[in-house]
Amino acid sequence: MGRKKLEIKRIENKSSRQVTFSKRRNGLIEKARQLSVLCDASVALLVVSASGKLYSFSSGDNLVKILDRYGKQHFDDLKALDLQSKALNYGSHHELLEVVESKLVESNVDNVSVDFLAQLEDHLETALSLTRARKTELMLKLVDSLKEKEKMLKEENQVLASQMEKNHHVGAEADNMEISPRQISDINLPVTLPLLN
Amino acid sequence: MGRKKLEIKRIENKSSRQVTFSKRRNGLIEKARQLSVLCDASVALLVVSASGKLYSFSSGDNLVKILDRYGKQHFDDLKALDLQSKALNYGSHHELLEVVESKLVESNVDNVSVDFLAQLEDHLETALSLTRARKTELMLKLVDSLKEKEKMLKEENQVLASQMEKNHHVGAEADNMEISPRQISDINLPVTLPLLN
DNA sequence: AACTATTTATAAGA
DNA sequence: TTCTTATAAATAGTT
Repeated sequence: MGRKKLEIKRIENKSSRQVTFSKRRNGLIEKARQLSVLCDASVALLVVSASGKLYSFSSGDNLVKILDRYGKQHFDDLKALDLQSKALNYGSHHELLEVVESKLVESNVDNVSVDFLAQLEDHLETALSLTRARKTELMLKLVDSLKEKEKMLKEENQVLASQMEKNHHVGAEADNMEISPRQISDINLPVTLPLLN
Repeated sequence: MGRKKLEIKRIENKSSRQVTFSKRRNGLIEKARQLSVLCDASVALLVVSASGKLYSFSSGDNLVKILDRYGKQHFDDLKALDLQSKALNYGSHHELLEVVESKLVESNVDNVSVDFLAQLEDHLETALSLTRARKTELMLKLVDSLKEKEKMLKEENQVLASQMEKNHHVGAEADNMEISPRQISDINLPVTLPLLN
C-alpha cells in the first residue's frame, strides 16, 4: 500500500529495509492492539529486529492471564533460541537498561512520577522474581523426575549386580530372575511434564 | 477501512465481532509474515479468541515447531500443573502490577514522564525476558547432563544384562567382567552447573 | 464466502 | 526521523 506494489521478499536496500521495518512494526502492533480491543481477544506479539532489538505487544488481560501465566515460559525459550541464533549478546540490552535508568535520574521532571517509576520498578521486579520462581518450579519438577528415573536405574543396576554375584557364586543354577532390565527401565516416565528438546 | 469508520472498542454484536475477528486475525497474521520476510525479522504472534481458540504465527522454524507443539499438546498439562501449584501468589502480585499500570495511564501528570515510564517498562521487560532466557539456558544444561547420566546408566544396564546372558549360557566360568556397575555410575556428574534458586 | 465502498496502511519522496 | 501524498491493501457492511 504505497506508491508502488512491493513484492513480499527480503528488501535488499538496508536503509529502506529499516524504514519499512519501523513503519510496519508500528502498524502491526497497532493492528494487534485493535484486534484485542475490538474482538475481546488475547494477543501477544513479539518482534525481534535483525539487529536484535525486541519489540512486543501483549493485550492486558486474558493473554496475561492465560498465555503469560501458562505459556510464557515457552516464549522465553523461544526468545532464547532466537537470540542465540542471531548471536545476540546479553550485554547490549543490559546497557540499554542502564542508560534508561541514568536518564531517569538526571531528568528531575516530577517527584511524583519518579516515585511512580520506583514503584513500577518494584512491581516489575516482583513479577520477575515470581515468574522466575514459577519457571524454576516447573523445571525442578522435570529435574526431579529425571532424578527419580536415575534412581530407579541405579536400583536396577544393584539388582543386576547382585544377581550376577549370585550367579557367579552358585554357578549356572540361577535361571529364575524375577525382573528383567527392560521391564524396569520404562516405568515412571514423566507424562505431564513438557519435553525439553 | 470499510464502509464506515469503526471505533476501536469492543464490538458488541456477537456475530459481527466474530466475523471481524476472523478477518482481522488473518490480516494480522499475514502482516506478521510479511514483516518477517521483508525485513528479516523474527516475529512471534499468538492470538487467543474469546472462546479460547489459539492461533499463532512465528517466523522461525524453531518457533513454529516448539510453539505449536507446546501450545497444542502440552498446554493443558502445563495449565493443570501451574494452576495446582501457584495460582494464588502469582495472581495477587500480577493484579497489583496491572493496577499500577492502569493508574499510570490515568495519571496524565506529564507526557514526558509517561513516555519515559513506557520506555522503562519496555526495557525492564526486555531485561526480564533475557534473564529468564538465560536461566532457561542454564537449566536446560542441567537437564541435559541428567539425561546424559541416564543414558550412561542405561548403557550400563545393557552391559550388565548381556553379561548375565553370557554367564547364564557359559555357566560359572565367567570371572572376567570388564567393568563393574559402581565404576560407571558416578562418571559425568555435573560440577560446573549452578544450583537452582 | 464474495463483493465493494471506504478507510487505513504504507512506499517513495522530500 | 518525520511528513506528505499517491497508491496499494485491508476490511465493514452488505448480499
